[in-house]
Amino acid sequence: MAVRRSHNRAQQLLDAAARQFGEKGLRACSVRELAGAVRMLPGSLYYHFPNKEALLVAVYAQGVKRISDAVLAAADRERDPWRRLEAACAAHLEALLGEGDYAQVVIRVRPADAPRAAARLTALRDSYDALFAGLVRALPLPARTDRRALRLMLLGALNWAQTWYRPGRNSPRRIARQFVRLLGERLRPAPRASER
Amino acid sequence: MAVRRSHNRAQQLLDAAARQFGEKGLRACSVRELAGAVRMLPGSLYYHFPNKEALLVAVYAQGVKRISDAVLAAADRERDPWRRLEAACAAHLEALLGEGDYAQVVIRVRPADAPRAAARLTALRDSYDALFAGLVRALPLPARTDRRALRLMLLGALNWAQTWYRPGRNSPRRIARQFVRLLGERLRPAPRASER
DNA sequence: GAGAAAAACAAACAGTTGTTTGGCAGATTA
DNA sequence: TAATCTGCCAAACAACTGTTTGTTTTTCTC
Repeated sequence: MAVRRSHNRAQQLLDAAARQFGEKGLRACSVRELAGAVRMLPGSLYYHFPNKEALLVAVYAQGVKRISDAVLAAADRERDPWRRLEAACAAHLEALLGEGDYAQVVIRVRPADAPRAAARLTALRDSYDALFAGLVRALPLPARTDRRALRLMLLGALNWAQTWYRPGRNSPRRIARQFVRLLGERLRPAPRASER
Repeated sequence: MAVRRSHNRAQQLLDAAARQFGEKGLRACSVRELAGAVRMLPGSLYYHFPNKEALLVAVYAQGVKRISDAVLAAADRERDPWRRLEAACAAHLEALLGEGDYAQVVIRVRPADAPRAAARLTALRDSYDALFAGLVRALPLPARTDRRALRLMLLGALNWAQTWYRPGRNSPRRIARQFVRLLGERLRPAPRASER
């Protein structure tokens, strides 16, 4: 539908920006590097985006969308709440620890790094958090359990993996499994025979 | 003992750098801002440190020392392994979520942000990690438990708190307690009467 | 109080930063 | 084919970056 006139390199620019922002952070990426990665001159970037922060916001928004879609799709392949959560975590980690994924930017770049866009970035993050809050809400837990703490703990542990993870050893899938198990060992009710 | 010539502004410089690096990260702090915070001209900084990265390394090293000392001291006030871990986590969080603490820099600044000093920073981080590894090693756990995963999960969850924590609501102490409990619910053996 | 050493200033360096401007080739439309 | 619009180039902008230099001020030692 959309009028795809000639060749528009905005998408390539977004991809390159996602990769670089995700790897090095906002401030470590110069406009020259961002544009140069798609063989464009720095000034040309401003035809597609009004400024550097706007480019970040675009990447960020796509990042939230992509990881949300992946997580939702993964969760919806399961029925048991605990397995839904585990599947979601695995999808989260896979997006986070892969290469050149938009989702990395959402975790890596802090809203405060882009002052003029901070509010929008925070809103985007929150919308993603809400998704996990839903998954946690569905867990059958002892009444006293603080679900907010559980969510913050799990998500924090996952996000921090960006810091120490090196590909090869443990797969994102396995890490997600381990983490959820560590949390759910007691809290999780004994699995029913029908689900084994 | 040490020859305290005049008033030592190197220390003030370190303090200011710790605060700024911790709040904004390495790249967001210019040498002018760092020096200006102690009413010094940018060039004067180079009398005390050969370059910006060396200043970071100095802050980083002090950060690791301070948080290590705090964590060790806290842990040594307890005897039960689980309570030692919880106390350590509380101390870790208090250093991390306070204001103007050197420890924040250690968590906030990634070694890769300072390429020429990356190796030294990583080594410093690792030495701190080893401390927690020791605490986890002392836990009485089911044989199959992956202690490395447990450590990475707990430490990641704690470190990520820097992202979402806002003072006032929950105290660092309470957060640490919640997180350790979430982990230990099943794994922790029933507390003996003598420790109640 | 003289001499030496320590600490800071003042001014510049070359390079990089994000951004703006005017123009130009090629595709699209009439 | 003429007119228009899209996408990008080329070149510059002022502001800022980390760092170096020579000189001056402050402090300590004798």
